[in-house]
Amino acid sequence: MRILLVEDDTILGAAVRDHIIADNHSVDWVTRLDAAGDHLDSAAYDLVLLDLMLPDGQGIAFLREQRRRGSVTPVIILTALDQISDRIAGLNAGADDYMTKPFDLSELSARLSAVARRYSGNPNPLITIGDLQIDLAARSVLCNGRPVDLTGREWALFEAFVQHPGQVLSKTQLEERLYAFGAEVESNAIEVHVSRLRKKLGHAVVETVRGIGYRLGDAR
Amino acid sequence: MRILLVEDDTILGAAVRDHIIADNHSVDWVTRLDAAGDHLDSAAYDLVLLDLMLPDGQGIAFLREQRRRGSVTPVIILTALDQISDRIAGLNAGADDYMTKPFDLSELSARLSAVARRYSGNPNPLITIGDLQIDLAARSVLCNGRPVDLTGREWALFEAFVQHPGQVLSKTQLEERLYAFGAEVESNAIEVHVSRLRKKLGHAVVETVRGIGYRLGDAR
DNA sequence: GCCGGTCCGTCAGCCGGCTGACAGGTTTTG
DNA sequence: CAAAACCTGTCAGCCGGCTGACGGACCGGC
Repeated sequence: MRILLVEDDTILGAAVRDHIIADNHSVDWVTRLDAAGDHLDSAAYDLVLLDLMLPDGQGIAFLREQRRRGSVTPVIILTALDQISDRIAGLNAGADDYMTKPFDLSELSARLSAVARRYSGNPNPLITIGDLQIDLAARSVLCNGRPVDLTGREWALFEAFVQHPGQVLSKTQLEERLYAFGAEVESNAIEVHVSRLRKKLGHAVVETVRGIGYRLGDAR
Repeated sequence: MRILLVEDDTILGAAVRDHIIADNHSVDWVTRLDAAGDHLDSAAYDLVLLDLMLPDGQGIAFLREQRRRGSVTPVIILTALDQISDRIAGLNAGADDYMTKPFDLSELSARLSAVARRYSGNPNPLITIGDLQIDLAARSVLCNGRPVDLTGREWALFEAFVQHPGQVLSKTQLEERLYAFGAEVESNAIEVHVSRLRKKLGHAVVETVRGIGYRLGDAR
């Protein structure tokens, strides 16, 4: 199992890292949230061990943002003994489990195994947005329970929005996503594809931000 | 003090209502969230006592929605003894305090007094949205800490958005808000006023929903 | 009473967005 | 292999939105 450890305390971090390796998992250890974000963007992890107090921000806010962006990687948060409200807040933000420092490393092993068992069968659950149920792995989408076929370009455009919920994506960014590097369309092809997505999935699937770009519609 | 009691248990509800009256407060008692919403829309309460399990929904979701809409009325949530996570969730959703059932009615009196004292000096605190700090009572707004003067019409338009955060308001709704009953402007006056608001408060203060209307910009 | 300033409704030109239709290329089917 | 179907880029007409400018009404100061 590939684990990302986000912990700024060097003594605890080294001990956890060594234990995880001794348990025959692979582990990357970072001490800041920005590095954690980079790692999660560029590699697939099976689990994240996430401290809550990091030098460059709050673990809970980071976790919430990851969940908001659609990440379903299991997360165990590491809390201090008396941070009960942090613990609840962490679970509410999308953590799958928590461990209270200081903890026995054998308990860590047990927890890692438990999370691996729980999630091994379902790494990419459905994403639900309004009337849409989206399966990014199967590249399928249901609208009000009915499957809707999207063409290759339509799917690529839709996937760009679903993977960046809340973000406004400019036409240029979308062009870079849909076309090969350097290819330049010289028309309003993006607008036309947005129109086609709307026709298939409902008008609210994509919101226009005039003069800036588009973003995924939300359920409000 | 005017109190809205939202409690579906008739025995507890009657006891609390009677006690509040004996304490020389006025109280309205409802048993469902939809009635609570109606009451909060049409009358000004100093406090809400809110149960969490109601027949037509979750008190916490209701509270969150009230806070999202800008309501700052103090709320005490009523939780069952073992619902610790509900308690934390309720506080996170914007509750000011909580009481655990069963509770002594004299403790209720003490809590009501405490909340009244805490809020009596500041019934309408600043609302912060992005770079804006808004005081609806003083009819003033700061943009990045600097006061911005709005004319009467501009303020009325802005207030409409601030009091309906998240909602799309159509031009017709905004016209009804700004002009006397039956008065009909025959131009794009609303658009022009939106443009003027943007000029004073920043372009993101109002989002356009093409063909439908406008809504308050949020900080994203 | 007059003048200057402010507010606000109106207008019009410009702009960005939307989408139907078309055509060329590709893929699928018979 | 040919025809049909599909995909996708392009185009253009239409539409809604934006905003600068203007002028009338109102208000405050002199």
